Amino acid sequence: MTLETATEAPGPTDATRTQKRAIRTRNRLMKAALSIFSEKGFDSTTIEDITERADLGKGTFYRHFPGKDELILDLTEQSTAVLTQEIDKAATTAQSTQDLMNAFLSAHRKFFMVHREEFLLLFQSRLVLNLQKEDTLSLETPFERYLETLQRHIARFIPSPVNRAKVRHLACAIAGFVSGFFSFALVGLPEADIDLSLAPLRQTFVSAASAFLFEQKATKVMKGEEESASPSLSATVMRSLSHAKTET
Amino acid sequence: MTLETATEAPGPTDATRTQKRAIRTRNRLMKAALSIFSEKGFDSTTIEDITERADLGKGTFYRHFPGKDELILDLTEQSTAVLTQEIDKAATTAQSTQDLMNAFLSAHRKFFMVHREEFLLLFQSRLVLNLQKEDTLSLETPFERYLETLQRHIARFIPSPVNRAKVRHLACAIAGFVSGFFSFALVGLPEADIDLSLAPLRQTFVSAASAFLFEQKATKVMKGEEESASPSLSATVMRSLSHAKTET
DNA sequence: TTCATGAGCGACTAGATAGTCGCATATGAC
DNA sequence: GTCATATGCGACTATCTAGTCGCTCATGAA
Repeated sequence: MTLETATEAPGPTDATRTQKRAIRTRNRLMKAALSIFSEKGFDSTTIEDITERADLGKGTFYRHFPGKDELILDLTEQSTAVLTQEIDKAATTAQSTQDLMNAFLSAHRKFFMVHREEFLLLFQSRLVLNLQKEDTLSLETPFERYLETLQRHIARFIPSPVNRAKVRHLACAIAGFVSGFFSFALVGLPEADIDLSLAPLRQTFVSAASAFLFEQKATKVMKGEEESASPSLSATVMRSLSHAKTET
Repeated sequence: MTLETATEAPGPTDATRTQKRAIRTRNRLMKAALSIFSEKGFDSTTIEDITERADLGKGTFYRHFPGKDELILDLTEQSTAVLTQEIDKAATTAQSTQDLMNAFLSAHRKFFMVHREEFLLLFQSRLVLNLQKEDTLSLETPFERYLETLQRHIARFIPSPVNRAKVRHLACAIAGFVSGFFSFALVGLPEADIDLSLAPLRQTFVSAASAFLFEQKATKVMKGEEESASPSLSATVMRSLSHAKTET
Protein backbone atom coordinates (compact mmCIF):
# COMPACT_ATOMS: atom_id res chain seq x y z
CA MET A 1 0.00 0.00 0.00
CA THR A 2 0.98 3.59 -0.39
CA LEU A 3 1.13 3.97 3.34
CA GLU A 4 4.33 1.94 3.51
CA THR A 5 6.17 4.47 1.35
CA ALA A 6 8.27 5.62 4.28
CA THR A 7 11.78 4.34 3.65
CA GLU A 8 12.52 3.21 7.19
CA ALA A 9 12.04 3.91 10.91
CA PRO A 10 8.23 3.78 10.78
CA GLY A 11 7.75 5.15 14.29
CA PRO A 12 4.56 7.00 15.11
CA THR A 13 6.27 10.39 15.19
CA ASP A 14 8.11 10.35 11.90
CA ALA A 15 5.13 9.65 9.70
CA THR A 16 4.92 12.50 7.28
CA ARG A 17 1.97 14.83 7.56
CA THR A 18 0.49 13.52 4.35
CA GLN A 19 0.68 9.98 5.62
CA LYS A 20 -0.93 10.93 8.89
CA ARG A 21 -3.74 12.61 7.06
CA ALA A 22 -4.29 9.49 4.97
CA ILE A 23 -4.41 7.36 8.08
CA ARG A 24 -6.85 9.74 9.70
CA THR A 25 -9.06 9.60 6.64
CA ARG A 26 -8.92 5.84 6.51
CA ASN A 27 -9.89 5.65 10.16
CA ARG A 28 -12.79 8.00 9.58
CA LEU A 29 -14.01 5.74 6.79
CA MET A 30 -13.76 2.65 8.94
CA LYS A 31 -15.47 4.31 11.86
CA ALA A 32 -18.32 5.55 9.68
CA ALA A 33 -18.70 2.16 8.07
CA LEU A 34 -18.77 0.35 11.39
CA SER A 35 -21.43 2.71 12.57
CA ILE A 36 -23.66 2.30 9.54
CA PHE A 37 -23.17 -1.45 9.34
CA SER A 38 -24.55 -1.73 12.85
CA GLU A 39 -27.61 0.24 11.82
CA LYS A 40 -28.68 -1.07 8.44
CA GLY A 41 -26.40 -4.05 7.92
CA PHE A 42 -23.46 -4.66 5.65
CA ASP A 43 -25.31 -5.53 2.47
CA SER A 44 -27.74 -2.63 2.62
CA THR A 45 -25.01 -0.09 3.16
CA THR A 46 -23.82 1.80 0.10
CA ILE A 47 -20.42 3.33 -0.43
CA GLU A 48 -22.01 6.75 -0.45
CA ASP A 49 -23.68 6.04 2.90
CA ILE A 50 -20.20 5.58 4.29
CA THR A 51 -18.47 8.53 2.65
CA GLU A 52 -21.37 10.78 3.49
CA ARG A 53 -21.26 9.94 7.19
CA ALA A 54 -17.49 10.27 7.13
CA ASP A 55 -17.98 13.61 5.38
CA LEU A 56 -15.69 12.64 2.53
CA GLY A 57 -15.97 12.39 -1.21
CA LYS A 58 -16.95 9.13 -2.81
CA GLY A 59 -13.69 8.81 -4.70
CA THR A 60 -11.79 8.94 -1.45
CA PHE A 61 -13.25 5.60 -0.44
CA TYR A 62 -11.78 3.88 -3.47
CA ARG A 63 -8.40 5.38 -2.73
CA HIS A 64 -8.33 3.45 0.55
CA PHE A 65 -10.27 0.27 -0.18
CA PRO A 66 -10.72 -1.76 -3.37
CA GLY A 67 -14.34 -2.34 -2.36
CA LYS A 68 -16.75 -3.08 0.44
CA ASP A 69 -15.52 -6.65 0.92
CA GLU A 70 -12.02 -5.56 1.86
CA LEU A 71 -13.51 -3.05 4.26
CA ILE A 72 -15.46 -5.62 6.22
CA LEU A 73 -12.38 -7.80 6.34
CA ASP A 74 -10.40 -4.97 7.91
CA LEU A 75 -13.23 -4.19 10.29
CA THR A 76 -13.55 -7.82 11.30
CA GLU A 77 -9.85 -7.98 12.07
CA GLN A 78 -10.08 -4.77 14.05
CA SER A 79 -13.08 -5.99 16.01
CA THR A 80 -11.64 -9.39 16.86
CA ALA A 81 -8.48 -7.58 17.91
CA VAL A 82 -10.49 -5.51 20.38
CA LEU A 83 -12.18 -8.62 21.69
CA THR A 84 -9.05 -10.74 22.04
CA GLN A 85 -7.33 -7.83 23.73
CA GLU A 86 -10.08 -7.73 26.34
CA ILE A 87 -9.78 -11.47 26.77
CA ASP A 88 -6.02 -11.37 27.19
CA LYS A 89 -6.28 -8.53 29.66
CA ALA A 90 -8.83 -10.35 31.79
CA ALA A 91 -7.53 -13.89 31.49
CA THR A 92 -3.78 -13.63 32.11
CA THR A 93 -4.16 -13.27 35.86
CA ALA A 94 -6.51 -16.25 36.20
CA GLN A 95 -5.34 -18.77 38.77
CA SER A 96 -8.00 -21.41 38.30
CA THR A 97 -10.42 -22.60 35.67
CA GLN A 98 -13.13 -20.76 37.55
CA ASP A 99 -11.09 -17.58 37.31
CA LEU A 100 -10.57 -18.22 33.64
CA MET A 101 -14.22 -18.75 32.84
CA ASN A 102 -15.13 -15.68 34.83
CA ALA A 103 -12.52 -13.73 32.91
CA PHE A 104 -13.94 -14.97 29.61
CA LEU A 105 -17.41 -13.93 30.62
CA SER A 106 -16.31 -10.51 31.82
CA ALA A 107 -14.35 -9.84 28.67
CA HIS A 108 -17.23 -10.77 26.40
CA ARG A 109 -19.70 -8.89 28.53
CA LYS A 110 -17.58 -5.78 28.31
CA PHE A 111 -17.19 -6.24 24.59
CA PHE A 112 -20.95 -6.50 24.20
CA MET A 113 -21.73 -3.55 26.45
CA VAL A 114 -18.98 -1.13 25.44
CA HIS A 115 -18.28 -2.15 21.86
CA ARG A 116 -21.78 -2.87 20.63
CA GLU A 117 -21.00 -1.88 17.07
CA GLU A 118 -18.07 -4.24 16.90
CA PHE A 119 -20.22 -6.99 18.38
CA LEU A 120 -22.83 -6.50 15.69
CA LEU A 121 -20.15 -6.41 13.04
CA LEU A 122 -18.73 -9.76 14.11
CA PHE A 123 -22.25 -11.14 14.14
CA GLN A 124 -22.58 -10.08 10.53
CA SER A 125 -19.25 -11.35 9.29
CA ARG A 126 -19.95 -14.64 11.01
CA LEU A 127 -23.18 -14.81 9.08
CA VAL A 128 -21.28 -14.20 5.86
CA LEU A 129 -19.03 -17.11 6.76
CA ASN A 130 -21.99 -19.35 7.47
CA LEU A 131 -23.74 -18.59 4.21
CA GLN A 132 -23.11 -21.13 1.52
CA LYS A 133 -21.05 -18.82 -0.63
CA GLU A 134 -18.08 -19.60 -2.82
CA ASP A 135 -15.29 -17.16 -2.12
CA THR A 136 -15.58 -16.19 1.59
CA LEU A 137 -12.41 -14.17 1.16
CA SER A 138 -9.98 -14.59 4.04
CA LEU A 139 -12.70 -13.58 6.45
CA GLU A 140 -12.18 -16.76 8.38
CA THR A 141 -8.75 -16.02 9.79
CA PRO A 142 -9.79 -13.32 12.29
CA PHE A 143 -12.22 -15.79 13.83
CA GLU A 144 -9.54 -18.42 13.79
CA ARG A 145 -7.28 -16.12 15.76
CA TYR A 146 -10.07 -15.41 18.20
CA LEU A 147 -10.72 -19.10 18.82
CA GLU A 148 -7.00 -19.70 19.20
CA THR A 149 -6.82 -17.00 21.84
CA LEU A 150 -9.47 -18.84 23.84
CA GLN A 151 -7.70 -22.13 23.32
CA ARG A 152 -4.36 -20.70 24.38
CA HIS A 153 -5.76 -19.59 27.71
CA ILE A 154 -7.63 -22.83 28.22
CA ALA A 155 -4.56 -24.91 27.47
CA ARG A 156 -2.72 -23.37 30.42
CA PHE A 157 -4.98 -25.33 32.73
CA ILE A 158 -4.73 -28.66 30.97
CA PRO A 159 -2.02 -31.15 31.95
CA SER A 160 0.61 -32.15 29.44
CA PRO A 161 -1.13 -34.30 26.83
CA VAL A 162 -3.59 -31.69 25.66
CA ASN A 163 -6.58 -32.95 23.73
CA ARG A 164 -6.69 -30.15 21.21
CA ALA A 165 -9.97 -31.24 19.72
CA LYS A 166 -11.76 -30.99 23.02
CA VAL A 167 -10.17 -27.65 23.80
CA ARG A 168 -11.44 -26.39 20.49
CA HIS A 169 -14.91 -27.70 21.20
CA LEU A 170 -14.91 -25.82 24.45
CA ALA A 171 -13.70 -22.68 22.72
CA CYS A 172 -16.52 -22.94 20.20
CA ALA A 173 -18.99 -23.58 22.98
CA ILE A 174 -17.86 -20.56 24.95
CA ALA A 175 -17.78 -18.28 21.95
CA GLY A 176 -21.12 -19.58 20.77
CA PHE A 177 -22.78 -19.34 24.14
CA VAL A 178 -21.87 -15.74 24.87
CA SER A 179 -22.58 -14.37 21.42
CA GLY A 180 -25.76 -16.38 21.16
CA PHE A 181 -26.96 -15.44 24.60
CA PHE A 182 -26.38 -11.74 24.07
CA SER A 183 -28.03 -11.81 20.71
CA PHE A 184 -31.09 -13.60 22.07
CA ALA A 185 -31.19 -11.39 25.12
CA LEU A 186 -31.31 -8.44 22.75
CA VAL A 187 -34.48 -9.92 21.29
CA GLY A 188 -36.10 -11.38 24.37
CA LEU A 189 -35.11 -9.18 27.28
CA PRO A 190 -35.48 -5.47 27.98
CA GLU A 191 -32.36 -3.71 26.80
CA ALA A 192 -31.54 -2.17 30.15
CA ASP A 193 -31.45 -5.54 31.90
CA ILE A 194 -29.32 -7.51 29.48
CA ASP A 195 -26.14 -6.83 31.36
CA LEU A 196 -27.65 -7.82 34.68
CA SER A 197 -29.28 -10.93 33.25
CA LEU A 198 -25.93 -12.51 32.77
CA ALA A 199 -25.24 -12.50 36.50
CA PRO A 200 -27.55 -15.34 37.54
CA LEU A 201 -26.26 -17.46 34.68
CA ARG A 202 -22.65 -16.73 35.50
CA GLN A 203 -22.13 -19.32 38.21
CA THR A 204 -23.86 -21.97 36.17
CA PHE A 205 -21.74 -21.23 33.15
CA VAL A 206 -18.54 -21.24 35.15
CA SER A 207 -19.40 -24.56 36.77
CA ALA A 208 -20.36 -26.13 33.47
CA ALA A 209 -17.24 -25.08 31.63
CA SER A 210 -15.02 -26.07 34.53
CA ALA A 211 -16.77 -29.41 34.66
CA PHE A 212 -16.08 -29.92 30.99
CA LEU A 213 -12.42 -29.23 31.56
CA PHE A 214 -12.45 -31.57 34.52
CA GLU A 215 -14.12 -34.30 32.52
CA GLN A 216 -11.56 -33.80 29.83
CA LYS A 217 -8.82 -34.35 32.34
CA ALA A 218 -10.65 -37.17 34.09
CA THR A 219 -11.34 -39.22 31.00
CA LYS A 220 -7.66 -39.11 30.28
CA VAL A 221 -6.82 -40.42 33.73
CA MET A 222 -9.62 -42.78 34.52
CA LYS A 223 -11.50 -44.13 31.61
CA GLY A 224 -14.85 -45.86 31.59
CA GLU A 225 -15.87 -44.14 34.78
CA GLU A 226 -19.26 -42.50 34.66
CA GLU A 227 -18.63 -38.80 34.53
CA SER A 228 -19.82 -36.86 37.52
CA ALA A 229 -21.75 -33.81 36.54
CA SER A 230 -19.56 -31.22 38.09
CA PRO A 231 -17.35 -30.83 41.13
CA SER A 232 -19.48 -27.94 42.26
CA LEU A 233 -22.82 -29.63 41.79
CA SER A 234 -23.77 -32.15 44.41
CA ALA A 235 -25.33 -35.44 43.46
CA THR A 236 -28.29 -34.78 45.69
CA VAL A 237 -29.02 -31.60 43.84
CA MET A 238 -29.11 -33.41 40.57
CA ARG A 239 -31.27 -36.17 41.94
CA SER A 240 -33.78 -33.84 43.46
CA LEU A 241 -34.12 -32.13 40.12
CA SER A 242 -34.72 -35.29 38.19
CA HIS A 243 -37.72 -36.03 40.35
CA ALA A 244 -39.08 -32.54 40.39
CA LYS A 245 -42.84 -32.31 40.62
CA THR A 246 -44.43 -31.25 37.37
CA GLU A 247 -46.73 -28.35 37.92
CA THR A 248 -47.76 -25.37 35.88
CA MET B 1 -55.41 -12.12 1.57
CA THR B 2 -56.85 -13.54 -1.62
CA LEU B 3 -56.32 -17.02 -0.28
CA GLU B 4 -59.11 -16.55 2.22
CA THR B 5 -61.61 -15.94 -0.55
CA ALA B 6 -63.20 -19.32 0.09
CA THR B 7 -66.53 -18.59 1.68
CA GLU B 8 -66.51 -21.48 4.15
CA ALA B 9 -65.37 -25.04 4.81
CA PRO B 10 -61.73 -24.40 3.99
CA GLY B 11 -60.80 -28.07 4.08
CA PRO B 12 -57.82 -29.21 2.02
CA THR B 13 -59.93 -30.99 -0.56
CA ASP B 14 -62.43 -28.31 -1.45
CA ALA B 15 -59.96 -25.66 -2.45
CA THR B 16 -60.68 -24.75 -6.01
CA ARG B 17 -58.09 -25.60 -8.60
CA THR B 18 -57.20 -21.96 -9.07
CA GLN B 19 -56.63 -21.57 -5.36
CA LYS B 20 -54.47 -24.64 -5.21
CA ARG B 21 -52.39 -23.36 -8.05
CA ALA B 22 -51.91 -20.06 -6.25
CA ILE B 23 -50.83 -21.85 -3.10
CA ARG B 24 -48.38 -23.98 -5.06
CA THR B 25 -46.93 -20.87 -6.67
CA ARG B 26 -46.61 -19.13 -3.34
CA ASN B 27 -44.83 -22.13 -1.90
CA ARG B 28 -42.46 -22.23 -4.83
CA LEU B 29 -41.63 -18.58 -4.23
CA MET B 30 -40.98 -19.16 -0.56
CA LYS B 31 -38.88 -22.22 -1.21
CA ALA B 32 -36.80 -20.43 -3.81
CA ALA B 33 -36.34 -17.43 -1.53
CA LEU B 34 -35.30 -19.58 1.41
CA SER B 35 -32.76 -21.30 -0.78
CA ILE B 36 -31.23 -18.10 -2.14
CA PHE B 37 -31.26 -16.33 1.23
CA SER B 38 -29.12 -19.12 2.61
CA GLU B 39 -26.64 -18.65 -0.20
CA LYS B 40 -26.18 -14.93 -0.65
CA GLY B 41 -28.10 -13.46 2.25
CA PHE B 42 -31.38 -11.60 2.49
CA ASP B 43 -30.19 -8.12 1.57
CA SER B 44 -28.19 -9.18 -1.47
CA THR B 45 -31.06 -11.17 -2.91
CA THR B 46 -33.15 -9.46 -5.56
CA ILE B 47 -36.75 -10.19 -6.40
CA GLU B 48 -35.66 -11.42 -9.79
CA ASP B 49 -33.22 -13.84 -8.17
CA ILE B 50 -36.18 -15.38 -6.45
CA THR B 51 -38.60 -15.46 -9.34
CA GLU B 52 -35.91 -16.78 -11.64
CA ARG B 53 -35.07 -19.71 -9.37
CA ALA B 54 -38.79 -20.35 -8.90
CA ASP B 55 -39.13 -20.18 -12.67
CA LEU B 56 -41.85 -17.56 -12.45
CA GLY B 57 -42.40 -14.12 -13.84
CA LYS B 58 -41.41 -11.11 -11.80
CA GLY B 59 -44.93 -9.77 -11.56
CA THR B 60 -46.04 -13.01 -9.96
CA PHE B 61 -43.98 -12.21 -6.90
CA TYR B 62 -45.87 -9.01 -6.26
CA ARG B 63 -49.16 -10.85 -6.56
CA HIS B 64 -48.22 -12.89 -3.50
CA PHE B 65 -46.09 -10.55 -1.41
CA PRO B 66 -46.09 -6.76 -1.02
CA GLY B 67 -42.29 -6.88 -0.87
CA LYS B 68 -39.25 -8.68 0.40
CA ASP B 69 -39.86 -7.68 4.02
CA GLU B 70 -43.17 -9.51 4.19
CA LEU B 71 -41.52 -12.52 2.63
CA ILE B 72 -38.86 -12.82 5.29
CA LEU B 73 -41.51 -12.39 7.94
CA ASP B 74 -43.45 -15.33 6.50
CA LEU B 75 -40.28 -17.38 6.17
CA THR B 76 -39.28 -16.59 9.73
CA GLU B 77 -42.67 -17.71 10.98
CA GLN B 78 -42.44 -20.86 8.93
CA SER B 79 -38.94 -21.62 10.17
CA THR B 80 -39.70 -21.06 13.83
CA ALA B 81 -42.77 -23.23 13.35
CA VAL B 82 -40.56 -26.05 12.12
CA LEU B 83 -38.23 -25.57 15.06
CA THR B 84 -40.90 -25.36 17.73
CA GLN B 85 -42.59 -28.38 16.23
CA GLU B 86 -39.38 -30.36 16.65
CA ILE B 87 -39.11 -29.08 20.19
CA ASP B 88 -42.65 -30.03 21.08
CA LYS B 89 -42.23 -33.45 19.55
CA ALA B 90 -39.07 -34.15 21.50
CA ALA B 91 -39.96 -32.49 24.78
CA THR B 92 -43.48 -33.64 25.58
CA THR B 93 -42.35 -37.06 26.75
CA ALA B 94 -39.64 -35.69 29.03
CA GLN B 95 -39.92 -37.01 32.58
CA SER B 96 -37.10 -35.03 34.15
CA THR B 97 -35.18 -31.85 33.60
CA GLN B 98 -32.37 -33.96 32.19
CA ASP B 99 -34.79 -35.44 29.71
CA LEU B 100 -36.01 -31.99 28.86
CA MET B 101 -32.58 -30.53 28.24
CA ASN B 102 -31.65 -33.53 26.17
CA ALA B 103 -34.84 -33.09 24.18
CA PHE B 104 -34.02 -29.42 23.60
CA LEU B 105 -30.57 -30.30 22.38
CA SER B 106 -31.81 -33.07 20.11
CA ALA B 107 -34.48 -30.90 18.58
CA HIS B 108 -32.06 -28.07 17.85
CA ARG B 109 -29.43 -30.45 16.57
CA LYS B 110 -31.94 -31.95 14.17
CA PHE B 111 -33.06 -28.51 13.08
CA PHE B 112 -29.49 -27.54 12.35
CA MET B 113 -28.60 -30.75 10.54
CA VAL B 114 -31.80 -31.32 8.55
CA HIS B 115 -33.12 -27.80 8.09
CA ARG B 116 -29.91 -25.90 7.47
CA GLU B 117 -31.58 -23.31 5.28
CA GLU B 118 -34.16 -22.51 7.94
CA PHE B 119 -31.40 -22.28 10.52
CA LEU B 120 -29.53 -19.77 8.40
CA LEU B 121 -32.70 -17.84 7.81
CA LEU B 122 -33.40 -17.47 11.51
CA PHE B 123 -29.81 -16.40 11.99
CA GLN B 124 -30.43 -13.63 9.50
CA SER B 125 -33.74 -12.43 10.81
CA ARG B 126 -32.27 -12.40 14.29
CA LEU B 127 -29.52 -10.16 12.95
CA VAL B 128 -32.15 -7.85 11.49
CA LEU B 129 -33.73 -7.64 14.93
CA ASN B 130 -30.40 -6.89 16.56
CA LEU B 131 -29.53 -4.09 14.18
CA GLN B 132 -30.35 -0.67 15.46
CA LYS B 133 -33.14 -0.08 13.00
CA GLU B 134 -36.39 1.78 13.38
CA ASP B 135 -39.24 -0.31 12.08
CA THR B 136 -38.29 -3.98 12.70
CA LEU B 137 -41.72 -4.95 11.40
CA SER B 138 -43.40 -7.64 13.48
CA LEU B 139 -40.39 -9.85 12.99
CA GLU B 140 -40.06 -10.17 16.71
CA THR B 141 -43.17 -12.21 17.37
CA PRO B 142 -41.99 -15.49 15.80
CA PHE B 143 -38.99 -15.40 18.11
CA GLU B 144 -41.24 -14.53 20.98
CA ARG B 145 -43.31 -17.62 20.24
CA TYR B 146 -40.17 -19.70 20.04
CA LEU B 147 -38.93 -18.49 23.41
CA GLU B 148 -42.38 -19.06 24.89
CA THR B 149 -42.31 -22.63 23.66
CA LEU B 150 -39.10 -23.20 25.53
CA GLN B 151 -40.50 -21.49 28.60
CA ARG B 152 -43.68 -23.53 28.49
CA HIS B 153 -41.75 -26.78 28.61
CA ILE B 154 -39.42 -25.51 31.28
CA ALA B 155 -42.30 -24.32 33.43
CA ARG B 156 -43.65 -27.86 33.68
CA PHE B 157 -40.72 -28.69 35.93
CA ILE B 158 -40.95 -25.65 38.16
CA PRO B 159 -43.08 -25.67 41.32
CA SER B 160 -46.05 -23.39 41.58
CA PRO B 161 -44.78 -19.80 41.99
CA VAL B 162 -42.87 -19.68 38.73
CA ASN B 163 -40.23 -17.01 38.45
CA ARG B 164 -40.94 -16.07 34.88
CA ALA B 165 -37.91 -13.84 34.57
CA LYS B 166 -35.51 -16.62 35.39
CA VAL B 167 -37.30 -19.04 33.15
CA ARG B 168 -36.94 -16.56 30.37
CA HIS B 169 -33.26 -16.11 31.12
CA LEU B 170 -32.80 -19.83 30.82
CA ALA B 171 -34.74 -19.89 27.57
CA CYS B 172 -32.52 -17.16 26.16
CA ALA B 173 -29.46 -19.00 27.37
CA ILE B 174 -30.53 -22.26 25.78
CA ALA B 175 -31.55 -20.67 22.50
CA GLY B 176 -28.39 -18.59 22.46
CA PHE B 177 -26.10 -21.45 23.32
CA VAL B 178 -27.28 -23.84 20.65
CA SER B 179 -27.52 -21.34 17.82
CA GLY B 180 -24.22 -19.77 18.81
CA PHE B 181 -22.46 -23.06 19.19
CA PHE B 182 -23.60 -24.36 15.82
CA SER B 183 -22.71 -21.14 14.12
CA PHE B 184 -19.23 -21.12 15.60
CA ALA B 185 -18.78 -24.80 14.93
CA LEU B 186 -19.54 -24.04 11.31
CA VAL B 187 -16.59 -21.67 11.33
CA GLY B 188 -14.19 -23.48 13.60
CA LEU B 189 -14.76 -27.18 13.17
CA PRO B 190 -14.72 -29.52 10.19
CA GLU B 191 -18.22 -29.82 8.80
CA ALA B 192 -18.36 -33.57 9.28
CA ASP B 193 -17.61 -33.32 13.00
CA ILE B 194 -20.15 -30.69 13.93
CA ASP B 195 -22.84 -33.18 14.73
CA LEU B 196 -20.54 -35.31 16.84
CA SER B 197 -18.98 -32.36 18.62
CA LEU B 198 -22.14 -31.68 20.49
CA ALA B 199 -22.01 -35.03 22.26
CA PRO B 200 -19.17 -34.34 24.71
CA LEU B 201 -20.76 -31.02 25.62
CA ARG B 202 -24.16 -32.54 26.10
CA GLN B 203 -23.76 -33.80 29.64
CA THR B 204 -22.19 -30.55 30.75
CA PHE B 205 -24.95 -28.54 29.23
CA VAL B 206 -27.65 -30.67 30.76
CA SER B 207 -26.09 -30.46 34.20
CA ALA B 208 -25.66 -26.72 34.00
CA ALA B 209 -29.19 -26.02 32.90
CA SER B 210 -30.63 -28.36 35.50
CA ALA B 211 -28.55 -26.71 38.18
CA PHE B 212 -29.85 -23.35 37.09
CA LEU B 213 -33.41 -24.56 37.42
CA PHE B 214 -32.64 -25.82 40.91
CA GLU B 215 -31.18 -22.50 41.92
CA GLN B 216 -34.32 -20.91 40.53
CA LYS B 217 -36.47 -23.09 42.73
CA ALA B 218 -34.30 -22.50 45.78
CA THR B 219 -34.30 -18.72 45.56
CA LYS B 220 -38.00 -18.77 44.97
CA VAL B 221 -38.66 -20.81 48.06
CA MET B 222 -36.36 -18.83 50.25
CA LYS B 223 -37.17 -15.28 49.33
CA GLY B 224 -40.49 -15.27 47.58
CA GLU B 225 -40.56 -12.17 45.41
CA GLU B 226 -37.00 -11.04 45.88
CA GLU B 227 -34.05 -12.64 44.18
CA SER B 228 -30.77 -12.96 46.00
CA ALA B 229 -28.61 -13.23 42.92
CA SER B 230 -29.54 -9.95 41.28
CA PRO B 231 -31.95 -7.92 43.35
CA SER B 232 -31.77 -4.87 41.16
CA LEU B 233 -32.97 -6.67 38.11
CA SER B 234 -35.96 -8.42 39.54
CA ALA B 235 -38.50 -5.63 39.59
CA THR B 236 -38.16 -4.43 36.04
CA VAL B 237 -37.71 -7.80 34.43
CA MET B 238 -40.54 -9.40 36.32
CA ARG B 239 -42.86 -6.60 35.49
CA SER B 240 -42.10 -6.54 31.81
CA LEU B 241 -42.21 -10.30 31.58
CA SER B 242 -45.54 -10.67 33.23
CA HIS B 243 -46.96 -8.54 30.46
CA ALA B 244 -44.80 -10.01 27.76
CA LYS B 245 -47.64 -11.01 25.51
CA THR B 246 -49.29 -7.63 25.45
CA GLU B 247 -46.33 -5.32 25.32
CA THR B 248 -45.05 -3.99 22.04
C1' DT C 1 -70.77 -21.35 -24.89
C1' DT C 2 -70.05 -17.11 -22.74
C1' DC C 3 -68.37 -14.25 -19.46
C1' DA C 4 -66.11 -12.82 -15.11
C1' DT C 5 -62.39 -13.40 -12.10
C1' DG C 6 -57.97 -14.10 -10.80
C1' DA C 7 -53.20 -16.01 -11.68
C1' DG C 8 -49.17 -15.46 -14.32
C1' DC C 9 -46.30 -12.77 -17.24
C1' DG C 10 -42.37 -9.62 -18.68
C1' DA C 11 -41.42 -5.13 -20.86
C1' DC C 12 -41.05 -0.72 -19.07
C1' DT C 13 -39.93 3.47 -16.11
C1' DA C 14 -37.91 5.79 -12.57
C1' DG C 15 -34.53 5.80 -9.38
C1' DA C 16 -30.43 4.16 -7.14
C1' DT C 17 -25.59 2.47 -7.07
C1' DA C 18 -20.80 0.93 -8.30
C1' DG C 19 -16.87 2.29 -10.00
C1' DT C 20 -14.10 5.76 -12.96
C1' DC C 21 -11.67 9.84 -14.23
C1' DG C 22 -9.94 14.26 -14.67
C1' DC C 23 -9.23 18.03 -11.67
C1' DA C 24 -8.07 20.58 -7.29
C1' DT C 25 -5.48 20.88 -3.24
C1' DA C 26 -1.99 19.79 0.20
C1' DT C 27 2.50 18.21 1.16
C1' DG C 28 7.32 17.64 0.83
C1' DA C 29 11.81 17.52 -1.69
C1' DC C 30 14.96 20.45 -3.78
C1' DG D 1 9.77 29.21 -5.30
C1' DT D 2 9.11 25.11 -8.21
C1' DC D 3 8.00 20.71 -9.18
C1' DA D 4 6.56 15.95 -8.11
C1' DT D 5 3.61 13.17 -5.60
C1' DA D 6 -0.21 11.76 -3.04
C1' DT D 7 -4.74 12.73 -1.16
C1' DG D 8 -9.31 14.30 -1.71
C1' DC D 9 -13.16 15.33 -4.67
C1' DG D 10 -17.72 14.77 -7.09
C1' DA D 11 -19.73 14.66 -11.74
C1' DC D 12 -20.40 11.08 -14.92
C1' DT D 13 -21.63 6.56 -17.13
C1' DA D 14 -23.16 2.14 -17.28
C1' DT D 15 -25.61 -1.06 -14.82
C1' DC D 16 -28.91 -2.83 -11.85
C1' DT D 17 -33.26 -3.04 -9.35
C1' DA D 18 -37.94 -2.13 -7.42
C1' DG D 19 -42.30 -1.73 -8.53
C1' DT D 20 -46.06 -1.07 -12.24
C1' DC D 21 -49.24 -2.10 -15.89
C1' DG D 22 -51.62 -3.94 -19.52
C1' DC D 23 -51.80 -8.26 -21.57
C1' DT D 24 -52.73 -13.48 -21.95
C1' DC D 25 -54.35 -17.67 -20.15
C1' DA D 26 -56.75 -20.82 -16.97
C1' DT D 27 -60.60 -21.55 -14.21
C1' DG D 28 -65.26 -21.80 -12.90
C1' DA D 29 -70.04 -20.05 -12.79
C1' DA D 30 -74.09 -19.34 -15.50
